[in-house]
Amino acid sequence: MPCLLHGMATPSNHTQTADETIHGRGLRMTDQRRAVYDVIMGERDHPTAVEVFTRVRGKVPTISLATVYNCLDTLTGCGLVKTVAHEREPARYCPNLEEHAHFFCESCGAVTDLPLRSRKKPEDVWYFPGEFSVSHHEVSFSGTCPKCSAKAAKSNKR
Amino acid sequence: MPCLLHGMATPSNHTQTADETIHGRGLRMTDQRRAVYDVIMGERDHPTAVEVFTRVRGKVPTISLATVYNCLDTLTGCGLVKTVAHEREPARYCPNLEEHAHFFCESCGAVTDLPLRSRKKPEDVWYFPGEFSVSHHEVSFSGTCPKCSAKAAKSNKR
DNA sequence: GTGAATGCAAAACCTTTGCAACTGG
DNA sequence: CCAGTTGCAAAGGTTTTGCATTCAC
Repeated sequence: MPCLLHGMATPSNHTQTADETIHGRGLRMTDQRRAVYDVIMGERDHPTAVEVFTRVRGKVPTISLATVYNCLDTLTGCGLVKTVAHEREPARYCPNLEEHAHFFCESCGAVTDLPLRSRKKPEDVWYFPGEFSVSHHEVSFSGTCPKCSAKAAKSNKR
Repeated sequence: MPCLLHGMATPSNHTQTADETIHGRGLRMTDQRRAVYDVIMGERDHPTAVEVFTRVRGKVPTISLATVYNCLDTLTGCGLVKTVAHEREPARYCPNLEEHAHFFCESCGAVTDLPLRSRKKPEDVWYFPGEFSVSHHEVSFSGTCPKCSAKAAKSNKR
């Protein structure tokens, strides 16, 4: 079964399979690449390379960590997956190709996607002193997620 | 000459010297800490730890890289300096304590501070699905800076 | 068949740590 | 004086690289 793309890298490929995207770049679809892609599309919890490695080993026990890094590079290069950097932590990988920010819970470590509110643009919030041409932006928040906030409120009551 | 604080960590300390801030935490002001702080306050070009190390060696030739990391930790812990993380690059250090975002030029590597426009809030741009309590946020843009845009425009004309 | 991709090991890189020697208040 | 800080060297964790082998097309 081919892997369908969720989200959109570009308007034209929203029904393209990952196989087609890879082939479109003159690259090959290997078991390892498919397995890495499936893991990231599966839990969608922003795993690190090592976490992807651990999960992928279930399906492809011979895969090496170097190959996982290779596959992640290829998939991000093709626009199938996005890299998420936060502080000095290891890189995480995200299958959500829509415009979004990330929330990092300082208590449980969970990473949550925050979609863009309609008609809002990050560029409007900041003052650009000159002719900057913006190609990317990355926005991250940290604090306490709803689950951990609720937990804290409960234990404070007692 | 004591180092005056620029920007504000908290409203109350805007005329406090770095010495006073350090002493206020029960810590000592050493030659190394002062030199590291002066380097960061000097060029304000968001140097990495290794760049700070190289510059500081001019004043304190015996300083070690581990001590530079130590000093940077202490200074950020005291709120005198902020850490700037971008992708998988080494951490950079910033003496601007005002609320701001960063622009990373993909052509020349320069890092520019982008101040907040008045009456705008980053939290308004994103949709938070639940009761998130935000303690920090970090916003970074990348693309081409004015200097490099101008250079590119000039060479395109010919 | 052939160039691309894998797997392994080793290296590179940034950062932290352990500990004896030193020093600021 | 003496806890806090330094300097050195060694280790830690993440990511990359080189190269022989394997595999997708």
